[in-house]
Amino acid sequence: MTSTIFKKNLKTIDTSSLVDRVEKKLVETLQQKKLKVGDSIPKEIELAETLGVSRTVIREALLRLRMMGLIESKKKKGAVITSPDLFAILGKSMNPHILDQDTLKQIFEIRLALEIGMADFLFRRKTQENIEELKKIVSKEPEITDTHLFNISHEIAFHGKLYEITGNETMKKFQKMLLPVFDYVHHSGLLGKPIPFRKFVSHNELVDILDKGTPELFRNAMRHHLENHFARIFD
Amino acid sequence: MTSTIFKKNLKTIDTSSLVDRVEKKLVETLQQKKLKVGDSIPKEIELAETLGVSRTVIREALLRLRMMGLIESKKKKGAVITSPDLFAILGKSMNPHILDQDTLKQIFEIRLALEIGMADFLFRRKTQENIEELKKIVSKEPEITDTHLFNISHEIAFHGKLYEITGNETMKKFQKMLLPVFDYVHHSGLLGKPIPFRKFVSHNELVDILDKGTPELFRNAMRHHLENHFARIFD
DNA sequence: TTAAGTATTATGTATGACATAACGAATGTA
DNA sequence: TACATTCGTTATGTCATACATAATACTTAA
Repeated sequence: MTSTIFKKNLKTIDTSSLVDRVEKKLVETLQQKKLKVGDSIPKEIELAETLGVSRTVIREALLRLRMMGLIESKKKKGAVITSPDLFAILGKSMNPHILDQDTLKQIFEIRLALEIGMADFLFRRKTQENIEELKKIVSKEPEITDTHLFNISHEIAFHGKLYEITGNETMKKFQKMLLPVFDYVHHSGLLGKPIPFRKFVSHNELVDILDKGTPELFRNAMRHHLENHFARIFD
Repeated sequence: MTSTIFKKNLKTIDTSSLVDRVEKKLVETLQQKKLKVGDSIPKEIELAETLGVSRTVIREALLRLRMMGLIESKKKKGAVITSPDLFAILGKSMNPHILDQDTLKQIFEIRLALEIGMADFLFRRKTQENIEELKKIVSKEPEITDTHLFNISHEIAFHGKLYEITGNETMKKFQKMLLPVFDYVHHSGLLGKPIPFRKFVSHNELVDILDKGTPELFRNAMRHHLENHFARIFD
């Protein structure tokens, strides 16, 4: 009984490093002061003096904020607040070569889920202009005579445009970040089965449905359009 | 003409900092040597000597790797390779208070898209055991008499379980990370309209469909289940 | 008035020192 | 012998100081 309480007390000791604490303090302070983008923060030396730690520690903490996209440091000018670009940060770690295979596969799957699930946003935010652009992209679609190399850049153009139409910048950035991973997984031998080339729902049909159909129809159509990928995932 | 070439050449000058280069070098080396998780990397001083830079630079570079989740440093033991946890990094930046409103809304939307799009994975990987657990969660569902406080923890339990069933760890982590943002957006005045409380498709019905239905049916059901949220987004 | 050059300043890099925690070897005790 | 304690070694964590570099502000010369 006493032992349990004791252990609980032990757990409360601060095992975090100095840099950890400084980082936390800085973030808290920044959001407390409601600093706007572009505002500059004190110089490293001043921070060091204020917080009573060495410049080294301050620098490491600032480096973390910088990696989080919270600030940007310029020589002479000091550091300024920036709006954190979530996926720019994530992008740095999104290197296919340093991720393990499971994670890579799972990222592959996430993209599929997103493109099926985005239907409502597409329908809500589409414009006639968007539709026209999509049609233009489709019209440039290369022949699929060369079965062993389905045109990746065309795929990107089409699906990228869809993300754009959602009007969701974050989603668009997410897609941009997923691209290299997707490409890697698609072409590496990571997914056991070979790439099938049956044509299910075409880009053309997708645009038609987006133009005149409903979100329900579009989701199902997209699901079938992506059948090649699903088939590879589900052995 | 010459001017263009000149500019292009100018662009190629290496504006990256020393730390940038060291970081890149380290990552490349790590993936070249095909190091497994748990393998340890040379000591800071050795790295410094090998690369001909100061320990300061090495430390900053290592700090970045650590933030990417590529390595973990222990005193005495040195640094060891770890499998990068993508969303642990992102999680640190996923603080509702430091993200701008547009981004927050967009993250809210991404969650909706994901849950609708995940249907196929649910159906492919569900087990009878999963279904039972879902039913158990639903059975504990609180009454909705209190219209002004729909039970958030129950929501999390149910939807979290769904993510779990997808068998996609990355997606699950993603959800976990989105939770605070979702909660924040939901309760803050960020979305103009008030929270509606019409009951559309219930959790109970969702489980039923997952048990006996099809992915198509589930997607539509989920779409209706989330109608309250969609209604708030689409003014 | 404009352009070139100079001074200033805050971050970037280097170096050396000490603190601290983890591990293992050596020592002491039952 | 087996176990617990002590202590030294080692690699990261923190500190302090100095200098390099690049961007800005200021000054000077044409």
